[in-house]
Amino acid sequence: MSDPSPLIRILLVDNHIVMRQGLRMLIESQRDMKVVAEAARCDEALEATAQEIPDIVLLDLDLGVCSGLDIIPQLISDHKDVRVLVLTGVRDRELHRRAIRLGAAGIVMKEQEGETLLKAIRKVSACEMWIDRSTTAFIFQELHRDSKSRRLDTERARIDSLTPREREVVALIAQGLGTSRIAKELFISEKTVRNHLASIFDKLTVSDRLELAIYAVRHGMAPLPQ
Amino acid sequence: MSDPSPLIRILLVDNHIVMRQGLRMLIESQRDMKVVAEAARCDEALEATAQEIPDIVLLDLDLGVCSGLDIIPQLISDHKDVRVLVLTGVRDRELHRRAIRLGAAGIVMKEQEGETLLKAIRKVSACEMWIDRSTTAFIFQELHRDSKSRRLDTERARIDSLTPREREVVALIAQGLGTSRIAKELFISEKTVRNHLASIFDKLTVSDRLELAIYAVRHGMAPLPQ
DNA sequence: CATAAATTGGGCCGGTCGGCCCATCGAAAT
DNA sequence: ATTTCGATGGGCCGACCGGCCCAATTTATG
Repeated sequence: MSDPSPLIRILLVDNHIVMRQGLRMLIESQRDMKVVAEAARCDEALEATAQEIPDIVLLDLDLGVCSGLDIIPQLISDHKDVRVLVLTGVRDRELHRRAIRLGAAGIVMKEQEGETLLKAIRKVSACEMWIDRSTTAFIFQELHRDSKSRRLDTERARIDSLTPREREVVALIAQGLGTSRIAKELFISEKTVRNHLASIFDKLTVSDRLELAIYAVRHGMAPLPQ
Repeated sequence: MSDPSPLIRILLVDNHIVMRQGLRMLIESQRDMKVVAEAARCDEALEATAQEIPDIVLLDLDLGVCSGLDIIPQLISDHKDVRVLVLTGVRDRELHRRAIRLGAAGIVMKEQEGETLLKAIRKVSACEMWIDRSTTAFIFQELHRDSKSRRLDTERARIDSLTPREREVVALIAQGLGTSRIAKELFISEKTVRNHLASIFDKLTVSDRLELAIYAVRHGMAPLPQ
């Protein structure tokens, strides 16, 4: 009377009926999965998710009217245990990256064979990710680029104009330390710390230490807090 | 007279001499790589990087005194083309995740065989990432979880104790606004803003607005500055 | 209805901050 | 040898900040 492994409950979201039928055939041929609902549009998808609370939402990104991307945040924030597996025909890596950043648990290309999709579903339902190796690399590169290469020249010049000592002060400010703590940390007087700060404010055109801390994080001069 | 594929220039950073010797042997046995410098400590690493501008910094995280983590941001921000490959004996995934977020291009465990390290070096020098599959999944999960489930109960309770109005103030502080700006934004007097702040300081056990801003970012109460 | 909590604001005070001068010292560049 | 620049600090001042009182009003909440 007990289920050794309860069914993986799946919601299909795709605006092509034929596609949904094909997916349903494929999935229901497996003994550990079940399609609990189908949706063609975004609103239907949200409604069906709220009603059925599936384990996995198999989401097509191109739903004609709206993009599946748009509902990912709502899906995962409204239903903490629902995991979104993106199924798409579009090869656009930028799109994939955005899906992942929004909270998708995996990406499968439609051109891949059914067996791959089934594997992905099992992986994702086991709380793992399913992402193609090359896509993975791409996504990580993006994450870094944001904080590195692409930077406005004027800001770059400002940052470069800081002296080594000033950089140290910035780092400590970005950790939330006050003047006296910084003074002790650097073995100098509080006055000198504040002189350095004044110079930094001037060079970076910020008006106080709070703005400075934010500037520092924004420009990668300090590690992101946690 | 021309190099079809110029050597991959590598800086070794590890506080164990024996380890460095072993690595040097391994690397110099390859015809496409060269060790251009060695460093045992953080300052040496920064200095050597500035002098040699290697293609790859092979960085041990546990350098005894300081952590290799700390210099990753500086390495990659000071030298845009230098890529950091982390070599570590520590299996701590949280550590790996932080290394990646700080800008490392890959992670290799010391227990893995030399051949793996060589592969990783070539990958990374070709501007790709080298990250173990399971670590990849873990990192992505972390990126998502940050804004969702896991949070320390005590901190959670503190944050929950904030009133809606107080949250608004926190959000504006996290954007670097000063008292007067916030007052205008919320259509209240400066005094009231400071009263709210006093209450917030008390509830979150921070001592000033700078600490508050950092706390807010760290706990996902405000969008990361960017 | 009574009570509590949230929001708003005032006053006061000591401490800190930021802006603006200045001086000294050493190292590096010219 | 002189100059420049970084790092170190001092003094001064007005403004702002944070801690500590208090109170009026509105809004739940029981």
